[in-house]
Amino acid sequence: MRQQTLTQINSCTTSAPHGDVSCSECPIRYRAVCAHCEGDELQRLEEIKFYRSYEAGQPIVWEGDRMDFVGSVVSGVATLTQTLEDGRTQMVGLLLPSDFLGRPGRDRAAYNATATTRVVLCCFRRRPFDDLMRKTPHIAHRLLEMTLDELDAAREWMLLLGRKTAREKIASFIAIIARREASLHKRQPGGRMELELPLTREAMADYLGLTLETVSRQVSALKRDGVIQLQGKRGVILPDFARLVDESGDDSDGGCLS
Amino acid sequence: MRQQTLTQINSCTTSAPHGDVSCSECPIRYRAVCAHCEGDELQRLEEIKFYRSYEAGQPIVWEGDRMDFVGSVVSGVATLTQTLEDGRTQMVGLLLPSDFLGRPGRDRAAYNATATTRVVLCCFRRRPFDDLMRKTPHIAHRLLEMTLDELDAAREWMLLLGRKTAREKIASFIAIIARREASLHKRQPGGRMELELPLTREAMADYLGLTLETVSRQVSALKRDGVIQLQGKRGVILPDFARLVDESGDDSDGGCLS
DNA sequence: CGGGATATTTGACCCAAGGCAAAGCGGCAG
DNA sequence: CTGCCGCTTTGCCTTGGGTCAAATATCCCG
Repeated sequence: MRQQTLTQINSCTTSAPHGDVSCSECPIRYRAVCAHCEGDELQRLEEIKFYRSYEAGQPIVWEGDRMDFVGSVVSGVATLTQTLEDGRTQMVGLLLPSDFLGRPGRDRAAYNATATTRVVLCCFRRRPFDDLMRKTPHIAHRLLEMTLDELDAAREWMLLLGRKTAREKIASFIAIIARREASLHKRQPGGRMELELPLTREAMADYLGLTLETVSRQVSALKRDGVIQLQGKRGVILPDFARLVDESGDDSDGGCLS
Repeated sequence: MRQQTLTQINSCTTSAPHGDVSCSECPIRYRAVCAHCEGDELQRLEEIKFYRSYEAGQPIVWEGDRMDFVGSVVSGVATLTQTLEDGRTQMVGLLLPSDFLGRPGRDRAAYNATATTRVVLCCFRRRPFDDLMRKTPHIAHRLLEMTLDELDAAREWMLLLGRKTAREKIASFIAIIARREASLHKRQPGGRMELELPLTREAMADYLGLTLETVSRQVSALKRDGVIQLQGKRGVILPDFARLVDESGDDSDGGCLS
């Protein structure tokens, strides 16, 4: 590897332009912000892209930090959190592969972003990306779609935070993860399923507006009642997905990811 | 008024194209989805716009209804709410003048929208608007900006719902209303202020994820402690805005509206 | 395989917010 | 002026979830 292709910055690994993976091979090619781009447009993006990776548990940016790039999660899971000055923490975003990090036109991070598993980001320097976006309606259009979807998800999340019981919150969270698992394998959720929780109990608590003790108690309660089975700390088996959805408080299916 | 210029539909009043107000006179001209449009673009929007108005308390659309238009709030206040099938209700959007209602490309309402005061909407039929948006980057761009702002607001709201105490929620809500009042008059919030709450206690409860009794109790507590004074049911006097912000749990200023 | 750090579970107790019920308080129609 | 209706306040009691503390699991690494 040449001298400049790899640099340690802020305990993350950065690869140079034209590094690693061609866009045409990219696992998030048709779901990320680049989804609608073809030919020339894609070429332009490819020219300015670079990869960064972060180890599990590492911060990506802190609220208020200057942020000179935006990017897409290629693999892994990252979280966005906000805190009150006395330390109370609320997760406000869960970034999965293809999700977008950073806001075009804003040069400071509004939230803490943390890698909860090993994360690979496909990054673009902010200025070139902003310019490109202004000239490329396909990018702006895809970003609008994605932002509207995120807003819908945020509103579903607000209903959970404001009105669901602890048990319903846990059931809803597991159902969300199960739906994603299914959509990743291009299947409908249902029947028996197995999955891995991508978050610690504490992170789940921050997601759900609970304490980690309450999360643990309600997970145990769902296990005791036969709604879920556990395999180690993170593994969950659902004997019957529909049973879990019944516990989530949502009507029918709780809004599919379309 | 000619025969077709006024129709009663679903207990709302609809005016024909070219009705009422010219865009150049419009109070939300530079804040709404049309903000970046000039000349030709504005002309196109003007050609397809029409106004609808709703009385206080009236529904605008119900979740799941077909929605053949999108539009901007010209005056008044509307809310978006979601409900669990047992009736628990959470507000997920508070639409103020210049805010946008409806999602381009989606023909069914995802939420209940209700007018909480008399509301005037500047509407566009969905299809022509979608077409126009595809051809007019200025509209798509403005809508992206607005959606990103809404997402930020939703995330602030999630922090409130998940982690703030009832007292902090009430203080935060009043602070939000106070900041808006100030920004409407192009002033900085601070010192002594007077304002009107645009919501009933029940709607405040739905906004904050509380019961109406708890809202009432905490409003009374803030009054007892001298943080606020009341004038009738809706009127509030803040002897010192900073004192209210102290009670809201936010650090410094809780994110200004930029 | 053993040791130690970290994550998780569980128990005992408490309190903030919810539920229920009964008064107040306006505002408006007659 | 009066009576009614809808909104709001307040009291009393209950309870879901938080807090504090201790006991397990689990995992990683040598």
